[in-house]
Amino acid sequence: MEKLNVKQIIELLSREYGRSEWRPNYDPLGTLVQTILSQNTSDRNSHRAFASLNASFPTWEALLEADTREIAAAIRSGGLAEIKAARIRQTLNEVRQKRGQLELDFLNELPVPEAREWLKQLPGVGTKTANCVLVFAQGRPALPVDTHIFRVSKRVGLVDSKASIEEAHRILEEIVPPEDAYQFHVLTIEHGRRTCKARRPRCTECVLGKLCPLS
DNA sequence: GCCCAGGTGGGTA
DNA sequence: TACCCACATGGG
Repeated sequence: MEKLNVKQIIELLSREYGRSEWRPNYDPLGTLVQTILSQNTSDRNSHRAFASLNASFPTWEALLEADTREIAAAIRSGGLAEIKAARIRQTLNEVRQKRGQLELDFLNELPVPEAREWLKQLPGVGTKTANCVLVFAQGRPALPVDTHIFRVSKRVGLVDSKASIEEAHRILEEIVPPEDAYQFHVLTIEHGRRTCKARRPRCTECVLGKLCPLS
């Protein structure tokens, strides 16, 4: 079967779902907290938890004065509250200890690989979460591979079907042009959500058409 | 009531 | 290194 390349996939998917341009939010620390809340959690629940967290703690300093139980209570609706409360608290604490203040704007001065490794030293921050911060807050060419991207990338043959999630990160960052990282991320997740469901054996009504290996 | 949303880290072989 | 599992809530 003929394989799709990255440009073709982006073209087909953006024709179907439309392009959403990246908008800078210049808030890497807020993005980091939001991304920790989104780990293994639906968007609806994680957004609700983030709003509740902001309502309970107007500043990161205020959050650091609270204990983990109070933070967990604020993010209860997001699921995995005890785990995430500890991760958020420890992460903010480490940022303040390492940087002397609660901000991550300095990451913009580092090359992507170094910025990513710095973030991954924080508790609860893996490759996916680190890349989310870099691409969403700063527009850097980092490619977070979530469960949808992992699945779709294997199905369309961009990465080997036996690849690990870490290998998928490495391979996709190699083959997705830096300027397309954001589009590829957003569109592939949308596609994964709509069509290539985890337990659906065939990809129905797939916009990749005859080139989709599952259609 | 069950399935689905959907990363990280710790443990084991 | 590779795999397995705990973690918890809310919507359909």
